[in-house]
Amino acid sequence: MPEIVTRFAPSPTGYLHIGGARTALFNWLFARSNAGKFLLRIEDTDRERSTPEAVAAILEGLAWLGIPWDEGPYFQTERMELYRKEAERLLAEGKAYRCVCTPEELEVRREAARAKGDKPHYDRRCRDLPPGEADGKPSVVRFLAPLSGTTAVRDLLRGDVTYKNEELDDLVLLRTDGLPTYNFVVVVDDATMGITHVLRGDDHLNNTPRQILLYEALGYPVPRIGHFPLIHGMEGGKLSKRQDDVSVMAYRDRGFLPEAMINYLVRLGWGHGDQEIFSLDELQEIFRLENVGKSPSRFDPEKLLHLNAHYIKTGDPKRLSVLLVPFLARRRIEAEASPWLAKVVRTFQERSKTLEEMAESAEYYFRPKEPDPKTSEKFLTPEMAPLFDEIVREIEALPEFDPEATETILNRVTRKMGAKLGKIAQPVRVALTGGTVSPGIFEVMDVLGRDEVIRRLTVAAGRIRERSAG
RNA sequence: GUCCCCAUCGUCUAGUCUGGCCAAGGACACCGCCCUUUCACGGCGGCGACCGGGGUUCAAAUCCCCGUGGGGACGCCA
Repeated sequence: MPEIVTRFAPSPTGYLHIGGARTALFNWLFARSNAGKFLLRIEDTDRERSTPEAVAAILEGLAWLGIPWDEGPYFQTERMELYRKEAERLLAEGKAYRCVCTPEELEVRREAARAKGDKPHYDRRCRDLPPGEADGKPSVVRFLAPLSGTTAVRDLLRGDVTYKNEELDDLVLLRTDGLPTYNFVVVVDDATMGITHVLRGDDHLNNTPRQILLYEALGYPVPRIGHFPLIHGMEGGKLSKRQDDVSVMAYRDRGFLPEAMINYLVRLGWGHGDQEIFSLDELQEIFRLENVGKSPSRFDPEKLLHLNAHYIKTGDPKRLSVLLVPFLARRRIEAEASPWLAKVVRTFQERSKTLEEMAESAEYYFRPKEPDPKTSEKFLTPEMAPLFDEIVREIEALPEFDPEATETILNRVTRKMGAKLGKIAQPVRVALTGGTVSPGIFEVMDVLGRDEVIRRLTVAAGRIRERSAG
């Protein structure tokens, strides 16, 4: 069986977005699950819009997601000679012709056709130009497409889709400046790079019959082709930059884990029974093209968030602590990964949905936080001062400062008051964290350490006295 | 407008190919209860869908047709 080769071929005109990332993922998974190869090609024939920054952003995005490519990246701008030769071959064989219509003229004719309710096609008027007529004039090279008959796309996901050739266009192969266009280079590249399976978004389905015609004209075998349903925004319709958050890297910057993004993406249009959680390793085993659906799906950030919470909850604290550092730095907290920071992480794994959120919640571990007046008034009441004193004394006397020991102390104090633990735990929480929400109070003490707990409790007791005196 | 694709809970989906196991299963979100030192986590329960109409069949979410709805493509962009 010949080896399977797939590819991801983004155009570097912006960041890696959700849709592109999923196309890359599916291509990679399909290759991997079939012991094939996955290659990366940068479609940068549009010199106006392609930027090196965008190339870097795409590579970075794939790297972050953990999708490696086996070959490339290839750049189309480095293969111009090949495209020019192929175009000339078609010209020489009479399968292409020169067209001297200007973009402005075409635009006018398109509008006229649209106004009449026709499909705005090129009218092929330069097909019959006398030989030599185009010499010396600015011209493009157009494909001489058949006017009759049909072309069938044998789509891997959708079955056969048949187009009337008269619906198709004489598409431009080479622009006036000699640079090739997408539909042409994609065919030349996929053919010459030995791509066996072209898997891309549904928005390309209508291009496919033209490309098949090109394969045939060029004498290349037509690869297997399949089109994935598109990913829509929450409002339906194409993902939009304004309405939806579509940049993959923006999610990293907001504290999302790549495994959450992968897991979310793979479930958009693909399913495996009732299973919801998938690792990259597992996906490489079980991914099947047959399980990819046909209908478009909506991008739902809520579910992504849920998945992220899951991976934070189950993630390795040591690794998470490394990832947390930049988020702390952004809040002007200089921390470095350490067993202690891993301990901090552990106290938040079940409560944070993102690393960003975790960094925010963790602030009081690094610098004491003042409770707001209302909270202070409610929980740091005068009768708490002596209680805090007592707790401090007991903590000081502790041979071993650990959660069990501090729990014993608080329970004892509570019992003496004849109250419930909450009665004293909340004020202690406010004294320690400046707020009423935190991980378990004994965990918090454990992270803070004996000295800091004593310090904060003493400060709080002092404040209470100051206030009731003044 | 023309061509093309698609159609199961609000959302992601299982089931559709190979009709009966489906008075349609799971997940997110939402609501309630339980657990509980707060917040979460977790557990239990609830709400909630086969777009409509014809046909085929003993039997249709599943097959066929027609509507309707949604989406995509119609560039010297990719």
